[in-house]
Amino acid sequence: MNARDSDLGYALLALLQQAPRSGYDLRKLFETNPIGHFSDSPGAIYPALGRLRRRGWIEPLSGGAPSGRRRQALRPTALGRRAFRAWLQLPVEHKDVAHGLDGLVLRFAFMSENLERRAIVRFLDSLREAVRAHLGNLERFRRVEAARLPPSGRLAFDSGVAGLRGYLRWAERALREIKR
Amino acid sequence: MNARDSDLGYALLALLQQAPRSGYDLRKLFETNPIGHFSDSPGAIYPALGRLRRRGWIEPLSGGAPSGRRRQALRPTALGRRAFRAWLQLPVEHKDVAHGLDGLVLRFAFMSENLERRAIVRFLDSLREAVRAHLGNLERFRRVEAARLPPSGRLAFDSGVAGLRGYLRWAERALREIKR
DNA sequence: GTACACATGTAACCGGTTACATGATTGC
DNA sequence: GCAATCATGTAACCGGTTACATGTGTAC
Repeated sequence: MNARDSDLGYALLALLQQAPRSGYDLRKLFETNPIGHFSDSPGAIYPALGRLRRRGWIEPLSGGAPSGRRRQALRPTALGRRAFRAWLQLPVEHKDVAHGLDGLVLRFAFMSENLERRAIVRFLDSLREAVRAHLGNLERFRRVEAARLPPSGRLAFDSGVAGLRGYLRWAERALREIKR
Repeated sequence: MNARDSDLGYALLALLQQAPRSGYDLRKLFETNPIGHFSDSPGAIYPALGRLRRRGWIEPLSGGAPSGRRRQALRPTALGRRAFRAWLQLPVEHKDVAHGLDGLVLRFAFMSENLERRAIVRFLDSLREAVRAHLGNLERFRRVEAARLPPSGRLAFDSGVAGLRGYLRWAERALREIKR
């Protein structure tokens, strides 16, 4: 078994850490909230919960095999809480930035409940540096290649650059807000 | 077989439409360019090219089965060019916006070479409307739920909102530039 | 003649999507 | 008793990831 679970797995783990919930509760959360990053389909959520259980990261709130299909609230185990904190503290890597910052923002979303301020500041600092470095790459590339791109290709490229600049501003704002 | 291929498939098709290239050429393109949206691994590219060939969307430039593993340049067929244009002209749907605009931006990137100006303007208009609608959802949600979110959760949510606002500004800029 | 870059592929695995199945509870 | 909804799951499929396999051309 892989040491690391999917983003969906960690998102579920995080939500179970906020309060015990059933698989159905989790589905409804994804269904009603407009962020839409994760699917609310049972075919995604129940297999993910199965993985977490097999890893020993979550357990049913009240033990004993349930008969039939009754609702069963789940909560993280001590092992699960450790695994979750370890995930939050993973270093920021270049590929996390290159393929879209969604995974990093997801991790950040749960930090204030689970990490001390210093660790969050460290995270945002290294995120900022990684974004700056990638922006440098993109701008170098643009100087060399922009002339070769068709108009809409260039505009599409610029939307990526603008998005990254937006994340930079956001990280700075988040830093100010966290430090308060 | 599905009527629609993956984003990777259409990206390859688009690049072959610009000029005949081999699978290796395509890999190198993905390897050197910093956008990093697609993998340069042979395990992604060659199966995707196989799909395109089985669909009859691409063909080897010079017919005749190649002996061994010699380089083989590919080009789109008439059917492939039609499929590509159809993909470019797919309507903008809400889910394309909710799950991240990457797919839409990819389509836009190839429009100026393949669509007339009116169609591009129509695309950007409907993209703008879809983003506005989704922003409305997010802002409604935020008014109701923001108080319940932990500080970093609220900040993460705001990064999504800021990103969408950025896309709105970008679409407006792109419209001005396309109309010129 | 051998090392290395060129070039194309395949196999095992993994997780999400879609669609379907099925049992339990509630309201009437 | 019966419909609707609550609640949990499974099976087939699909495409990307990782790692490996293998043949070809060139430089030395």
